[in-house]
Amino acid sequence: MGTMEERKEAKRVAILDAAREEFLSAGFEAANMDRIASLSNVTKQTVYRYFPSKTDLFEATVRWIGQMSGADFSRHLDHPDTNEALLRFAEGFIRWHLEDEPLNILRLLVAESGKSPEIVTTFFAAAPDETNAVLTKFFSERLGVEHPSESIRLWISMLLAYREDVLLGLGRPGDPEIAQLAVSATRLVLADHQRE
Amino acid sequence: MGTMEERKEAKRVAILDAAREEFLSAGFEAANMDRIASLSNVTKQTVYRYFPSKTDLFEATVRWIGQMSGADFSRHLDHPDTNEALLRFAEGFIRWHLEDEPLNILRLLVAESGKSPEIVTTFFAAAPDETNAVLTKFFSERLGVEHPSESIRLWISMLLAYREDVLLGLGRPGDPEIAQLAVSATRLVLADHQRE
DNA sequence: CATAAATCACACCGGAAAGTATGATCTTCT
DNA sequence: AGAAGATCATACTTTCCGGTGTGATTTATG
Repeated sequence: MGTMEERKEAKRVAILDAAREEFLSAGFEAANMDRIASLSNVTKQTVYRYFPSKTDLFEATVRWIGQMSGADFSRHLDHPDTNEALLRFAEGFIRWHLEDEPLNILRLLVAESGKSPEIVTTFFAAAPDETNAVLTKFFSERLGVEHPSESIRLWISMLLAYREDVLLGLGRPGDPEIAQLAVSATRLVLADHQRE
Repeated sequence: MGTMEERKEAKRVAILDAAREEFLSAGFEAANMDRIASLSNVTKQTVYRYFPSKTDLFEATVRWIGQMSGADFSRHLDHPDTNEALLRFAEGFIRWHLEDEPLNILRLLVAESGKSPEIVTTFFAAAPDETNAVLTKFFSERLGVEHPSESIRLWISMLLAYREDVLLGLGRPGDPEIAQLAVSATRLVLADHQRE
């Protein structure tokens, strides 16, 4: 059955998982402690033994989500052909950012950042962002860009062109649109760099 | 003092304005009907005489916000010099989208689109978007782009590069960053068009 | 087995806020 | 002036939900 400490940790994780589910789908206000309890197969009492208040649970959950939400499309950059590497990264990046999980996280952060700005920093402090470092390295070493941060920023912005539409439920791009966007955005950035 | 119909309309507007204030700053869930009533100098009873429920009031308010939220930086496109026209439009566009009002509207729409997707369409149905038409015209007539929608999409995406940071409270760009962004984004799009 | 801690099941408290009821007061139209 | 309707002031009802209390039951450990 496992030792006591293991069981306690498992219960803690169960609660955090249920809370993640609830908070992501309902937002902080509308999230329901009774539902979180029943989702995690635990009594409300027990929830409150682990987390003293809804706010505390929320804060811990955001940190938890931050730790879980790793995605590495960085591996695509290992491709020997530079252009192909960028293209594959671009497509992976676009697709991942249009999935439900990251969209719901963004929705939650946007909704709550107004009243409690610190949760955003809480989240990003827990979320390991090596993507930026990898990108910077690629742009400066394999492309020879001196100050790559601007190019990267513009590129990334273009790659997220469809995200707001999806976030607002106005429609999803299909595979062709995604591929096309990856190509166009990458072309613009590369052309700009090779210009002078 | 005005006729009856005028007074009723004025009261309706007062309520909608108060509701706009409240919903934009608190979100739907946390918005308080008593506060809306007192903000509009009207009794809760009267609020309910005009709008049968909180949900109804919310829906009407979103439509109302949609009608009010016009911004025309399109005039910048009248400048005789093509490049200058694009640059001025770009800066105006960036600045406007970083103001509180549009950011709060976006926050509200993002937060509620999850549970009630129809409010997004409600909003955009009421919001007159001539900007896109003007841009399309400019890109095809003065720049000679055949299928301008893709160029426009990429350009706009780049111009909104800082918006998410501001929306999440992670920091605002200063004047130099904004000017720089306008220049870079415009340069990339123009270069891509003149390429072939 | 015995003890102590954790958990359960379930009822309960208190506050906040949506929505309603009532009777008084004001405004408009005839 | 007087009737009709709108608005006010205020109190009330109801429901939901965060958080707590109690006593029974399980589980780890000496």
